[in-house]
Amino acid sequence: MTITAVRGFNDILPDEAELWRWLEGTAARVFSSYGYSEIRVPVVEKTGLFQRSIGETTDIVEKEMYSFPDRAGDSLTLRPEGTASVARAYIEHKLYQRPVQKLFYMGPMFRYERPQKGRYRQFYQIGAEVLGDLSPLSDAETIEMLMVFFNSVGLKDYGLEINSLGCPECRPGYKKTLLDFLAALKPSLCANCSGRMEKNPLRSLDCKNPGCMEATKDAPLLSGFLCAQCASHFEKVRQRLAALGVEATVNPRIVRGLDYYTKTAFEVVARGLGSQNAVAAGGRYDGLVKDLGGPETPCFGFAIGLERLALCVKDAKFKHAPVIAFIPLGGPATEKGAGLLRELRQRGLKVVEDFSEAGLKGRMKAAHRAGARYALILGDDELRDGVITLKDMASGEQEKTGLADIADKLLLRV
RNA sequence: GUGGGCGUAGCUCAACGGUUAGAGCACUGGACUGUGGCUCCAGGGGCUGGGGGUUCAAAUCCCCUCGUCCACCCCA
Repeated sequence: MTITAVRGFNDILPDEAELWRWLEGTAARVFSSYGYSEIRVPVVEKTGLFQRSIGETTDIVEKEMYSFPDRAGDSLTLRPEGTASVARAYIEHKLYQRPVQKLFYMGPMFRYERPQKGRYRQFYQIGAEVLGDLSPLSDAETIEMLMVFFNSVGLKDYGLEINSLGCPECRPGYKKTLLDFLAALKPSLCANCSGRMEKNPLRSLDCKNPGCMEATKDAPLLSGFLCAQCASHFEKVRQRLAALGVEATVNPRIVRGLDYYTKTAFEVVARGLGSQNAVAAGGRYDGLVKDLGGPETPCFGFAIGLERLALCVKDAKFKHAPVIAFIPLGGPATEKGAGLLRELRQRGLKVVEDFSEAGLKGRMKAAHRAGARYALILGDDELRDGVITLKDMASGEQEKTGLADIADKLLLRV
């Protein structure tokens, strides 16, 4: 039996990898324009980091982490998300002594879940975090940046939903009220919800079990319990988003699966993804850095699911770089053409030469099969006249150009 | 982790339990040695995901397993 890849771990083949690279490059460019810098953090962390940040009783920590003892006996974990590592690095390198940090990262994350379309055990995220800014304008700007990114990669058919999860001031009171409300209905809740009622009653609000949906229809919502500060923060985020032209729907039932979120929480849901339809999500996490041993630091961030985004934007705005087939005929042309070939490549053009001894017909055929958009023919006639023939493979039109001008000419076209 | 659908050539799919498992596309070569695509001809490719069972006979029926997809769950 031949060896295959591990379940839930996929190869990204060249065609798709090129799209991914473009998505990542576009994200880096857009985020940079908002003042973000890249941070690269390790793929493995001490298990305790995730237990403390994501929350001991979350599904991720309870049953989805790839944890293992290393040779010294320490428990390590393949990161299931990026925020914890960024926060850890922020504290470890005392980045809080610098001005507000706006950081982005991209890379693989690992969760032991049942694979499904848009959900894999190794999956890729592009994330951004603002550390040290408490302003609601920061929330709005970060969300707007995400929308700008989505627009620039041509994402269509998606919706932005936001909510406020409150803070340690107001959430406990709400939690108690909700708990009392749910306790009376416990028999009609699904096993899952009644089981985690004590630990995390909020989760019942976005349970899709029909019984739970019916039971929680008239449940009290957090929005009515927000403290003055949270309410005003949420209001300002919404106003700013509106001013920035970002359409957001308030969904009072959004609940995040990670414990560290406070105040603003949001999700971007795309159509055409089936049930794994969140293409990005994030929110504010004002308590995390302190919980991890750093100074009190208000933060906001989000993560984008790269495979899901790639599924949605397939063939949207991305164009493969055109391939130019360089076809020198005969020894002298091959030798004389080498310098030109290098120059074209140095100027960023994607140029290939096949090294067969075939005649022009065969070489043209090879160029076509290689998907070339242009063919550059350098034969005896061209050599004699000091020109080169440029052929557009799609239209069939061709022209002769001086050797010195060909690079500029091609660059204008691609 | 639970329930269900589907696994046949590189891809998309055919084949009533019954000859040697086929087609289109793709690939390789030729018709065609200064011009590719179209057309025509030829060719390579398959332990029918893997293992076991039922049967005179299994791609087809049954069981197990692996993979994938859908829903639950979870989430990016």
